[in-house]
Amino acid sequence: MSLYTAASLKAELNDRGWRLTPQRQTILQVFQNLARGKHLSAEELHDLLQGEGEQISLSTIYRTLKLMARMGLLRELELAEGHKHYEINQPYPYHHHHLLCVRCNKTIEFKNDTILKIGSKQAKKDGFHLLDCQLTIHAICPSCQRALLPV
Amino acid sequence: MSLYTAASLKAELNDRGWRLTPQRQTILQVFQNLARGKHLSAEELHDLLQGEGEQISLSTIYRTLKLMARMGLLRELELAEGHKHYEINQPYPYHHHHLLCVRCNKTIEFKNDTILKIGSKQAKKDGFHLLDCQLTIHAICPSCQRALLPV
DNA sequence: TCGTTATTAAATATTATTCGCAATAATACA
DNA sequence: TGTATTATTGCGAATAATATTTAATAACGA
Repeated sequence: MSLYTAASLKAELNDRGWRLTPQRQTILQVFQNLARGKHLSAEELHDLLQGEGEQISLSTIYRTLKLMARMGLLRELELAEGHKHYEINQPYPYHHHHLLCVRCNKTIEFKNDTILKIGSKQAKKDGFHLLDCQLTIHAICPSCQRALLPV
Repeated sequence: MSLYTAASLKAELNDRGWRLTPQRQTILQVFQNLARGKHLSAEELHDLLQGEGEQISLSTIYRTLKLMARMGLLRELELAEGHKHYEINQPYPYHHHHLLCVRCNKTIEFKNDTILKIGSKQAKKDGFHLLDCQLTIHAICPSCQRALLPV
């Protein structure tokens, strides 16, 4: 279940001249232990860590999230107005996508193996190194449809 | 090519108790006349309009972009850090997706009819009313791969 | 073990986007 | 066709997410 051990994370960082810090290790661990379908914003991660007695500054959290997204360890999701959410980037059998209500932000996760295949093929065709591949469906959920257009 | 006339835009707005204003008409027209593969941020749209002698306030631009995205007329794209881009939301034969380099933001547009089918099916299954369906591939382009990891 | 330098915390800066408000102008309706 | 209603605009100010600067610290390579 846990894809990255401290050692393999360290290896991947050091390869690029970067360092393994306790902060980075802790943050990745939080995401690895997160229940399926859960994702966190920077602020939420910060609060969660504080609740566990871990004191990691918000700047470090922002830097780490960005770094890990660019390494392909985390996925950056756009599930709400105004801020990003992150989740662990799992490969094939766990890989999934999101159906999102643009009014109430209700989010439904779904799987479809074809999409990842299409994405990999397209990236390869253009010589890109794939990091993440996400289908986001913007839509209006049943209850917001009934709620007579308050936007 | 041009999906919405002034009349059909007015009808769609009035249906919901909203109004057709010159500003809204102008903004939709800009997007309808935009070359394929082009998309604009709020700021870019503002500049473009000023260049044409149109004076529409930035607040109105933000409000209009959001409104039209929620109506399904525009697509909200996340193609660069820090701000959103918008493009006209075209149906089937023009519908496309994006392959994005997370380092230099190079963007490649590609088509794949399967994706829209998958998205429509999933939305229908959950009773959602589909607005937009976009596959975004986050990756590293060939030249950034060669550029030895400056992030 | 030591020097180098990436990383951190904290405070501060930045900037995209939103909001409050008074003035204006689209619609609905008489 | 004129009038009342109220959605929309423009402006300026406010907000909030994220980035940056700096000095201190601590990983890493040798």
